[in-house]
Order: sequence, then C-alpha cells, then structure tokens
Amino acid sequence: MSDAALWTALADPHRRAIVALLLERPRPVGEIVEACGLSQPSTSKHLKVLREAGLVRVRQDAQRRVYALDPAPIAELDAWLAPYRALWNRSLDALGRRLDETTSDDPEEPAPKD
Amino acid sequence: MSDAALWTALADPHRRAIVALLLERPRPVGEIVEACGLSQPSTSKHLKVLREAGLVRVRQDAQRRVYALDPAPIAELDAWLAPYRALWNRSLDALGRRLDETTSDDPEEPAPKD
DNA sequence: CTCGCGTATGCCTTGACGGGAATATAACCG
DNA sequence: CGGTTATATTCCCGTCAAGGCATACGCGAG
Repeated sequence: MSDAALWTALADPHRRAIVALLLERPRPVGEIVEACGLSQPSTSKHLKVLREAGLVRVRQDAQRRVYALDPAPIAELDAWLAPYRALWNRSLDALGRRLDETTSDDPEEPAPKD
Repeated sequence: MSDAALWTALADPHRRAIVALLLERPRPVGEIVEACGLSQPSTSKHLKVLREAGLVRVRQDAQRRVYALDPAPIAELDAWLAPYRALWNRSLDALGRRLDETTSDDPEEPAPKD
C-alpha cells in the first residue's frame, strides 16, 4: 500500500503548491520552477516524489517534460477520509444537542493553539 | 496556516494509526500506548502533535487523559480535497468518451505504464 | 558529431523528526 | 503528609528529508 508515500508527498507545502498548480493545468518543469520560486533541481526532486507517489504523470514533449495530475490517488485520499467524514456529520448532529460536558470549546471560534 | 500542522500530523503512520483508533472511540493514553506498541513518551509526543494540529481533544478523567477525535480538521481536509475530487470526476467522465480532446491540439497517446 | 536547452541525478550539509530512558508534574488514595 | 498511578516533558542520539551546487543525461537543431 503506497498510502505512506502519498501522505509523505502531500506533507510538504511546496509539493502541495505544485499539486495546486497542476490542478489548473498541466505544466512543464520550467513553469513550475518559476511559479514556486524553488531551484530547478529542488523542483525536479519534488516532482520525483510526487511521481513515485503516483500523484503526477509525465508526458515528454521534445526536451520538455509536461507534468499533469493523476486523479487516482485523490480517490484514495477520499476513501481514507470517508470514515472520518461520517464522524464529522455525526458531530454536526450532536452540535444541536450540546450535551458535552467535557470542554468549553466554542464552535464559532477557531480553536486556540496552546 | 494551521493547514501545515494538519498535514504534518497526518504524515506520520503512527499518528494515523492513533487517529484510526480514536475513530472507533475515545481512549485514554494507556490504551493507545498498548494498541500502537509504542513507548508511553513517544505516544504522548504524538498526541501532542495531534493536539496542536487540532485533530484531537482531551478530557481529563481523574489521572487519565481521554483523547477523542476533533472532527473539524477533517472538514478542512475535505475542503482541500474538493477541487481535486472535481478533477477526479472529470477524468472519470473523460474515460467514457475517449475522444479527441477539444482543449488540446496535440496527438495525445496515453498508455505508458498505468 | 557538436552544441544548446531542458530536466534529472549525486554529493554534501543542515535542520527537523522520531524513539528511548530518565525525570517532572498532576491527581487520586491512604 | 507520603505513595502510587497516569501522563507530560526533557535530554540525547540516530535517521531522514530538503535545499543548493555542480554535473550528467536526453533531445532537437545545425
């Protein structure tokens, strides 16, 4: 299960930025380099991680390598998320009851990080 | 953005295991220690990361600290995922057509490794 | 074949992360 | 009060990942 690689790949902010860029449209490496402000080798390495996680595909266009999102792992993430989404709905339901006696967490206030 | 903390927290397999445990039901630390096979300090540190990412809540029950999932970050992840889910649906749709694409002028022939 | 462009890879350093052992803190019990 | 249980925190160390630099590779042009 390449699940681990998927999470590792998305754990990095730069990689998430690249993924966001590729969401708009497929792009060659040079474009990604420019958009992210990273060095070309760094970008290439990030792309390798994304590739090995199955998140992106490459199409070779002359000397250029055009990267594009592969939607499959997204579905995997979605599947992982599903059980928690159920919990989320359940808690929304419980929100109207307010029977919790544990914390004084306010739902309309962002949680203060200590 | 606490977004980063969220991804970082979920990047670790042990922490995902803890989260999965808490999905079933809230648990005190000792139970998590036993279930994960980690040392108590390690577990406590992981719980701290999860806490700071907003993924878990603590309820103090005598000397015990009972940890429970906080559904809010799940919604955040879901929101992040949403645009990609759109892409996923789009690709499923395109799969059924298998026509020449109107948006790309190049003769695309995808069948490399997948 | 040689050059130039675009991209990938290797080496190296640095900094963050994870794990274990020991210790500190907090709460309950007598 | 002291002692015990349950959890958190500190210190130390091994590991791993990220970034920069230099360089190698692949491809097309001449």
